Amino acid sequence: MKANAPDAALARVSAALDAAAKATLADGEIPPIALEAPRNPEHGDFSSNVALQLAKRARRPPQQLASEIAARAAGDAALGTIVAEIAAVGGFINVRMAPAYWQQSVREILERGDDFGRGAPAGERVSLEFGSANPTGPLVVVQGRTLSLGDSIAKAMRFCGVEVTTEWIINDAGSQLDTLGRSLYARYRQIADPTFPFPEDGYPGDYLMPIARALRERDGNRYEGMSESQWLPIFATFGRDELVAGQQRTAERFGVYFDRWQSEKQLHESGAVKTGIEALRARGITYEAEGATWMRTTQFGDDKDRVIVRGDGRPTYLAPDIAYHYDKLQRADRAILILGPDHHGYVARLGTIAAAFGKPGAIEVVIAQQMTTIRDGEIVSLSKRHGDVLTLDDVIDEVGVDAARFFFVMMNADSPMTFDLTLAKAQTSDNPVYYVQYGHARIASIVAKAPPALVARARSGEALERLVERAEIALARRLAEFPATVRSVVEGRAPSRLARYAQNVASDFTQFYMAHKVLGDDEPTSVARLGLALATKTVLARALRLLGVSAPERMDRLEADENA
RNA sequence: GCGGUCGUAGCUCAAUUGGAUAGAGCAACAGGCUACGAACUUGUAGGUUGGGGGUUCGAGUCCCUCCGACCGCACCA
Repeated sequence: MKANAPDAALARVSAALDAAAKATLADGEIPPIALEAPRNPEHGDFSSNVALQLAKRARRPPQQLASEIAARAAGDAALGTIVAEIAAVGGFINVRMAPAYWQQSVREILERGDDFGRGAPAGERVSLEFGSANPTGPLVVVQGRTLSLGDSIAKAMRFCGVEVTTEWIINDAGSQLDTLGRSLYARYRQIADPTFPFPEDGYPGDYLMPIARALRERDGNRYEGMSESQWLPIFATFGRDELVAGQQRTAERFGVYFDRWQSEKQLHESGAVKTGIEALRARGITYEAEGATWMRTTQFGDDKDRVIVRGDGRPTYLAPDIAYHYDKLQRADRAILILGPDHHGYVARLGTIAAAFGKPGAIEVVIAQQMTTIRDGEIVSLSKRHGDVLTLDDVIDEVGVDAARFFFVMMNADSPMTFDLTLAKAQTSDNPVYYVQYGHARIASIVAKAPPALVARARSGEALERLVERAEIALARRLAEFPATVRSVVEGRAPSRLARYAQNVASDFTQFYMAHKVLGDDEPTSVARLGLALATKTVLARALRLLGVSAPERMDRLEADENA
């Protein structure tokens, strides 16, 4: 990674602590000095726990070690301008940076602008599959969650220099497509004859009606006399195409674009499934028994071997998965999948596929926990069986893309969440996303009000040495956390950290805004504060964009407030 | 029965991957608009991190064990 000025300064601090620790301990074996920002700001800007780690081996109390190391490091002349204080508290060594350090950090943001926090290309390729739904109906609320999580992770990864391919798998190879075809056919017949029976296991709900009408409009009533074997493939394919197109429209309306829409059926037809199975066979992890072809998944920890080709020659669902991931692992170093909670049993099998192809651990599964939707205090049934679906489009209509995406991403995948529709609908102003957007709009408003010449000087980083107030330093410090925050989002596959971070930035800006007037009487101070405001705007906009949320220049007043 | 994920304030969720006094937002209570946007803000109250044991300088985080919720355990997908 390219070193920048603040990083270099921090490296000097680490080096000083390292030297001090070596001087303090006779045998000189020192673990690498990790400086981390403590939760509690009273503990300084950065903190090291070396003394705690070394205490046992040195057979000395940690506090005593910490004091000694701190005293030595404090004497290091190289730190004079960047460090304000080094203190030893409870075994920790706390470092407080000088204002110049934070001023420099603001300067860096102004210089790099939109690229602040961006990582250099890391040469790592990742396949990220998420959102995938059966092509038998519209997207429902739950997919809103995986779409939000997956898309934000993908964006954050790209921002960090990872090469990401986002993928959507269309499960169109199984018997569910036949069910879809029969359901659609019934709807098609019902247009002419409302008493035509609907299949018992068909997909209820009226979403197939417009598709049936479209087909009738195109081809008329010519299927009415045909036998099922004749019309079924036509209806199944037509239904799938229409529904997948609709799913794609919804995803894109939600701000999510996939690089790849992979059909399972196509994997069969292209011969990829055969190739995948052959690749397994070549590695000796398949065998024939009871007329079927088995995969030796127990070799990699599964509790039983799995059939991949049935006795009658038809491949099981596992076959296209093998093929797909064989392909993925050739294109990417790592394949990540975000799946629903009903796919636990799947994790081990995917793991064995990776191991079978010689890349153990290369397939990673993130399970998004169950989501309960509540309306008016009652659980909304989301069963397609009952045709009682709450679609993602409904949600977008009700609460908007920004609010929905921010809401979904506030919670980590592994936490089961409750989605309260009534709350989302009735109290959208309480959604934290508006607080963050409001902060951004407020800065835009200030910038618009300032004379252009002043803005230009602020943008060039002039007079930043005027930033010394507590609220100013606190805000600058927060902004400096951004690169590390994005990295932790990627490493932890946890966009919630970015959502929370954006809230904290907005909050710190508000504190600053309340305490100090940006455009005041003293010109240099105004320039400096305007610079800080511009840097904040840059970071807020970037954070929001990574979350798939817009960063508006202005926001319309809420009706509720006007009535108050 | 076996296996997986989860359990944190009244509610919805965090917690820098093992760090210091577990934090936000809603809801509750008490204040604040003649400053660049009050969708704001200041403060109060709210906790045995499901229970118990263990590992160590240090545990919400790791291990064991109970309790509870959800989900898997097919030649279905």
